[in-house]
Amino acid sequence: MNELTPKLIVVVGPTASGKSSLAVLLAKKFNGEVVSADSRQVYRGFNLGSGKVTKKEMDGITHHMLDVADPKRTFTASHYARLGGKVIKDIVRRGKTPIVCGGTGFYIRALVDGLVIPDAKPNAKLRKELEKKTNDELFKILKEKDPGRASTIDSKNPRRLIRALEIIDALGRVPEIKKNPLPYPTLFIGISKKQELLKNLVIKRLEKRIQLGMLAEIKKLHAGGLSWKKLESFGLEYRYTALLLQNKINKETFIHELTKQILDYSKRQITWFKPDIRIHWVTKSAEAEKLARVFLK
RNA sequence: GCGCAGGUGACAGAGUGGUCAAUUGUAAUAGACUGUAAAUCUAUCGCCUUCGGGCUACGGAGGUUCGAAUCCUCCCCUGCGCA
Repeated sequence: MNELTPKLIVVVGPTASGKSSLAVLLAKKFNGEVVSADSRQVYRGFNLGSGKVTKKEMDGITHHMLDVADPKRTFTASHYARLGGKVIKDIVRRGKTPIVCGGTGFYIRALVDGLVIPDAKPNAKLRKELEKKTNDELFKILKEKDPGRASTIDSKNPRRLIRALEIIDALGRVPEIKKNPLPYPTLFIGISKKQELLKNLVIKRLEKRIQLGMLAEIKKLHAGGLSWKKLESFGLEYRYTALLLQNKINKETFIHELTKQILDYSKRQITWFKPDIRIHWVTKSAEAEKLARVFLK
């Protein structure tokens, strides 16, 4: 459809807002393929728990970046960007429109904006060592080794401090932020939902997934070798289901807490996307379709 | 009706004469984000403010004191025990 000038569409929005079905709709209308941008749906076996689209919902549209990783291994934004970049090139080469769709803002930034993530691999040994230190100690070391990074970092976030020191350990200092964005005109569409409505959607969707066997799915993951601790670290559905299956919480707490946490997560997603002025916020799929039509012309 | 225990900010729950608009947790609201990002972390959270401070507050009313959420008196309410 657009062989001469490849273009890219990005669909974002909070969880349960209907991103997946919008992406499928746009893909059908405009000869596209969907590239998921979700930090949990990349894992094999993470289906109901991650809200992954089903084969049926895909409705014949090719989806990428699902089931590309083993949950037993660490998968990161860096891996995502590398794989996703290749996928998009390939879609474009075949004359189709890539539609990036997902709720993980950091992954989208890494992929679409080409955030250059410092080439320093996670160093488990160093991390373990540094985890013993207090924030103040970590910050002090960072200040000595790289005052530049120290001036911009969140001095109270141990995870960030440790990563910065890890980068310094490998590269000498933390490089300035660089971006190599994908070289295509890009349309950003955001799905906007009123908070009350989103809450209802989240509740209904959770109910449905439990009915469809979400608990059994996660039980199976554990039986397949994923520790409870590891499952808990994936957050939300995985964390709370793991707690439930271990009898650490009861069913009532499970539903109540999980619903609340999912809604909190959706707020964080909105916080992430809100400042991005490139995003066109829509409330109906027809608006999105119209935007896409004009954009692709 | 008598005895005992207690009434604190949205809730739970500290505080027992000054450093208390009041520890802490939860909830709420906003925000950050350089290889864990569904993660991790931050701020605000009585009212007003020219950000110096001002005002109203710990069931109610009085009182003691330079000073009270904290002590005293009476009243109201709640829980437990005995009638």
